[in-house]
This record gives sequence, C-alpha cells and structure tokens, in this order.
Amino acid sequence: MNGRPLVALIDVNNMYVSCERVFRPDLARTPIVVLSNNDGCVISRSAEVKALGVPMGVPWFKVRDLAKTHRILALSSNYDLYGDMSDRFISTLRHFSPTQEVYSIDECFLGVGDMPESSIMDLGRDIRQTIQQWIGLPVCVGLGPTKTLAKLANHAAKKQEHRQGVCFLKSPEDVTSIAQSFPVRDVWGVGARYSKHLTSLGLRTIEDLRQWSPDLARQHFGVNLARTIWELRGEACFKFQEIPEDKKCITSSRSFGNALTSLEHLMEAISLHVTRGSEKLRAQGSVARAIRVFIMTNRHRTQDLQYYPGVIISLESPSDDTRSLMQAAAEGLRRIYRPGFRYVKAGINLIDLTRKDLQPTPLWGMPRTGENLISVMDALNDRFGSRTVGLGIMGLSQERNWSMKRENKTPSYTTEWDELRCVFATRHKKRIPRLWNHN
DNA sequence: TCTGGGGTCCTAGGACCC
DNA sequence: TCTGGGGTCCTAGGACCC
Repeated sequence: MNGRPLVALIDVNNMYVSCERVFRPDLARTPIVVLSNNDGCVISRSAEVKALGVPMGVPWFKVRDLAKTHRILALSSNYDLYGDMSDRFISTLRHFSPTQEVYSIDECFLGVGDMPESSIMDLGRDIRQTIQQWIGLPVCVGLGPTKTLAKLANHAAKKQEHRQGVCFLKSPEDVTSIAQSFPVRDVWGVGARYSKHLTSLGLRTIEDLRQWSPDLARQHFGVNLARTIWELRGEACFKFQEIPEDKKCITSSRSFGNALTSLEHLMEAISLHVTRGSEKLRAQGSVARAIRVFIMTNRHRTQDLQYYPGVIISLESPSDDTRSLMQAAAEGLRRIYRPGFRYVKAGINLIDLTRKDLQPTPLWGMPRTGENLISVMDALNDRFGSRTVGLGIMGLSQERNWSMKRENKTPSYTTEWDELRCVFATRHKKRIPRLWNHN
C-alpha cells in the first residue's frame, strides 16, 4: 500500500455537544445531550451520556427519568452555532490539503499526497491538535488507501483509546487486525438491515465481510456492498468529490410544536417551507419543474386515525419564484387536506430540478416579472436575518401556535450580533469595563 | 388451437448515509 | 403528554416500443 495516494477522514467527536462546550467550558464534564427539533430525540451525546447507555436517536421522554437521576443537561439544537462551527472546521482543514471533500456537517475527507510513511502519523496528530487549538473542537483522524478504510481507521481512532485519536492503516495486516475487532455493522455502507442479513449468513466481523465474495455480495445485496468489499481490500471504488454537485431534490419539512387541524394553519406552515425551499433552490441556481406537498398525522399514536397524503403539482414552466411555487403548493394542500385529523408534520419537496441557466429564454424576450422583487427579498434576508421579509401568508411568528418547541436553546454565540459572547477580564481583582452592554 | 424477444424509460420502494 | 430532518443510490417491475 506504499507510494499510493491516501485518504484522511477527519470527524468531530460528538459534534453538537462539543460545539456547545466551546462556549460553555464549565460544562466540560457535565453529561450533556442535544435534542432534535421540537426537543424530540437525542441526536448528540457526550461521552458521559454514552457511558450511561443512552442510545442515539432515542425519544427524549423515554430517558427523561434516567436523565434526572444522572443530572443530564438537555439542550435544544442550535443549528446556527453548529453550522458556523462547521464552516470554521472545514476552512481550517483546507490548510492541510488542496483536495477536500466535505462529507457532512462534522466530517471531511482530505487527499493526502505522496509522503514518507513516517510523516503520516505526524500529519494526523498535527491536524488534531490544530483543530483543537484554533476551533476548540475535538476530532479523530483516520488514514487509509480508500475512503472506506479511512472511515474504518477513524472508527478505530475513536473507539480504541491507545490510538489517541489518530489511526493509519498502512498495511493489509493493519486492516485485518482492526477489521477483526469490529462487528460488520460498523463498516461504512452496512446498516441495520444488511448487518442482520449478513450475520445470518455467518459474516459477523468486518474481516468476515472483507474475505467474502464480491460476486455473492452483489447478488444478495446489490452493487454497493460489492464495492465496499473491494474498498476494504484497498481498491478505491468511491471517488473523491471535491466540488459538491447540485442537489437533485430539495426538501423542507418540520414537525409542529402542537398538532394542527385547520387548513389555515397548515397553509402558514407550508408557505414557510416553500420560502425556505425556494431560497435553497435559488442559492444553487436551479429551477423546479414540480413541487410535492405532504402532511402527516402522528404515526406513533396508533389509537388515532391516520392520514399521510402527498401530491405532486407540476408547474407550467420551471421556476424558482417563491410566489409561483407557493401558488402550486397551496393548490396541492387544498387538494389533500381533510378536516378531522390531527396533523403533526408538513413539508414540501422541490423535484425535477434543472439548472436555471440552461432554461430557454422566454418567447419574445418577455421579462420575467418580479425577478427583482425576489432578489431584493433574498438580499434583505441575507443582510438582516433569514425571516426579515416574506410572503404575507406565512403569518406573524407571535401568532403561530405551531412553531417548534425549543425549550433550552443556547444563544447563537457566533452569528447574531445581540447574542455574541461577552468577555470580561479582571486586573488587580477589579473588573474592567465590559466591551459593550447587551441592552 | 398456436401468442416472441429485446430494449428503454419511469416509478415506487428499500437500503444506506449524516 | 412527549418520537428529527435532509439527502443519495440501486433495483424490480410495469408500460411501452419495435
């Protein structure tokens, strides 16, 4: 495996919890969870919480008693903060390699050029230390000849304490020894279903899978699992994607803080989703040929009548204009809405996307009316905050009874002027004037 | 009575990821 | 009482065509 380019995978440990701790160093040893929207599920856990056996994704109400006993602090999710911290993490990594693939909010692949084997561990340690020092986030680094092996190395770096957060798979013997010590479920590309099926075939560890026949894997599970096996053997099948591709569909959806029954309230929620969705659409320079609208009752309440309809409305011509998308969405919602149900979620999908610049110009060179209005709205929202101006139908936020529950959200420390962290300094035991006041 | 074969496109559903 | 949100890709099967 020498002399070939390597892949590094850098991953933030317990990303959301770690972001919170950067601004609350007093919580460094407090057990913390971060909850999903509406404070529904546990989506990030500190090491202390993992040690208590709280699983990922568990509904919060199911572990609330345990949380009380162990004084677990539950925070509502603060995506402004996590998104901003992620940007800092990604841009810091850019110092280490010209080739970078941003894989998710807390993960990034880097291309590592040819370098002596002895320097590779040093590089890993340097990355780890720099992110800690500049951003304040703890990361683990995995290095290997393919993406799947870099993921595996990263997993080992996280789980095996003696590695101190860095692991380099430099030989097939390294791969075997690590692959033997983890269940097949831990490999990238094997989820709950596949692992159950694989285990029933007698393939229990990652090494078992690595030794399996790619042809049989393709037959039983499809081409991706065959590729995973090749990758585990050091043959790269998953390409590096430096430039993110345009999204092929865009979704905006959310559960409500309280169940809704009226068309009017659902319409407000849908209009908010159309606004968010069409902003994303314009940001990537695409237009949609169709929009799907959906609403749902609470599937967990089996005693309630269930109804989860959705409808696709095609647009007369592909558009990125909030108003024409809203018109189509409103028509769709009126079509599927039935009174008498308790709806807990609504959303939209923008589908059949194409690049706006590939659209034919309208006949006779007619101006696209209202383009200026939309771009002015985007500019205002960009400058003064995302909900500064919008369509009248969205409703005023204070009148909404459907907004998310977020009972314990920390400030947007890095992205809102009036929530910036204030720093106090003391000299000779006397407080010096603060930099500014909040009010 | 006897009813082909090969190709493409589309869609829904199922799996995976974070 | 209380159960997230946003993506991707692959496959099987049906419709349709010649």
